[in-house]
Amino acid sequence: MTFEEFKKRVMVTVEDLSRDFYRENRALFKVKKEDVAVKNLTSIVATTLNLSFKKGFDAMSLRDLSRESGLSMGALYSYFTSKEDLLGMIQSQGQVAVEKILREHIDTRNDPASKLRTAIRVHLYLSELMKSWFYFFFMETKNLNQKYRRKSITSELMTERFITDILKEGVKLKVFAVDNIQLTGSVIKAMMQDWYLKQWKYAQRNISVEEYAQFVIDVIESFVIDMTHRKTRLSP
Amino acid sequence: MTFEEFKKRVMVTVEDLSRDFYRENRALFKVKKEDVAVKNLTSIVATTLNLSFKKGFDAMSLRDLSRESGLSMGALYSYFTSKEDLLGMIQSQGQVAVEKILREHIDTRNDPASKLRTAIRVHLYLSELMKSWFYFFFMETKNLNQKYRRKSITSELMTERFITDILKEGVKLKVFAVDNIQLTGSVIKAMMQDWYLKQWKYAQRNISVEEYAQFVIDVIESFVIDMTHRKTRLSP
DNA sequence: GTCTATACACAGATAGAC
DNA sequence: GTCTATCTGTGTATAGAC
Repeated sequence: MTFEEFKKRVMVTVEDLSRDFYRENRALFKVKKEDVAVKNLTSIVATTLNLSFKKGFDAMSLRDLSRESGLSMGALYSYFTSKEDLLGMIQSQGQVAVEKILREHIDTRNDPASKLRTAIRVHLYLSELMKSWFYFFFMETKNLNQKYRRKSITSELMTERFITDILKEGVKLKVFAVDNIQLTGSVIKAMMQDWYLKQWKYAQRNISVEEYAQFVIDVIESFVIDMTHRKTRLSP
Repeated sequence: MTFEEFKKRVMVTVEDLSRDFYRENRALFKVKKEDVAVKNLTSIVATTLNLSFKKGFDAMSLRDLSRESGLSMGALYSYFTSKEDLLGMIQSQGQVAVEKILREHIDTRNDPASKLRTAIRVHLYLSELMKSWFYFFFMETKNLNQKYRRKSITSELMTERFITDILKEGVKLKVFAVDNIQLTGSVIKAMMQDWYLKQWKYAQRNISVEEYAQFVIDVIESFVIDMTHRKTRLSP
């Protein structure tokens, strides 16, 4: 699957996510007209992601947000109850979407090697589509209150789990030879994360997400594919 | 080389670095008595690294810093001229030290494969010794003024360079088979970075830095070692 | 060299008119 | 639902006594 195909299939603009979030949390919002609420919420979230990327969430004042989102200070507070609440909302909104999309794209039909390739590819494609969200999750949700920090850690481990489950299956079927599944999962995660943490580097070098995905897959396959077994199966 | 050996050899406490920095930048400081200055500077830097790790540099107020470092607000300003200046000083102080130590540990005598192993190991050991500094560089120097941001990017690329130079040599000598040296360098960097960005994870899982280093080396060697060539050399 | 006290700006948050 | 005006706390930074 190419990135363009993936992009057409999933469609995750900030507006899409905001609409979903609004519908599932109507009770939380003072503003009751859906079209108004979604429009403003979209602007708030998009602007926050944007400013947080440029200077960090802490350094973004609500006056900055007011100016750039086009809403007054007073109006902002119709959509959240505190600045920290805004952060929590974005993290929640984003991670729900990410988890949903990842689950939808789990490869269930194929062999472990294909599954692993798909998993790496989908994770990377999604992180490309939702760059600003992923960056936000990583940079801003560390220093939060316990509840939100938990969520963030859970999410990190869940992603790792997607990968290690495939590795386990592959080892069982003897197509992978991996001693330390957990560490293997960790470094795969690390490589995938680099894609959005070092956006500037890859952009500057004109490396596409497809190219990067293929490269990560090559590195990992050279490490996990059970060559011994291959030879064994081919020789007799 | 084990981590313990490395640790004994390099000795980089905050005090060591602060003393070096003070001696090389005497002119910048109002406080002229070395022992007083170094003592206080050490406390300021250590506390800043500490609080930045816990809640972020932005979220750390100078009142926090004053309380925890044991110096009054007024006294703090004998050691820097603004909060941003403090950040810049720590970044500068740290990166000078890192670069110096890395250069001292470049392996010049051996073959590329050994050099690569040494490079990975030394980088990881150093990042373990200077965890809070490395974390600080990554998290806090993104949103700075151009001058400091430049420095930070230069440093990232320099580290990558250490690695890719070795890879290049290995390819030339036909001990490595690597198509894309730059990307290989990137993912090695990514794996090394994960060690200090996800400290909580590795600590929780009781993984030592030696174990982690060996693992990264294994992953990379399985990818870069030229098996074809090995066979060719062994067969005739 | 270090302290306490204070200046001043700006942050987050809210009240109340429209 | 949204705006402007305003409250109150806290932030960085400095002045001046010791």
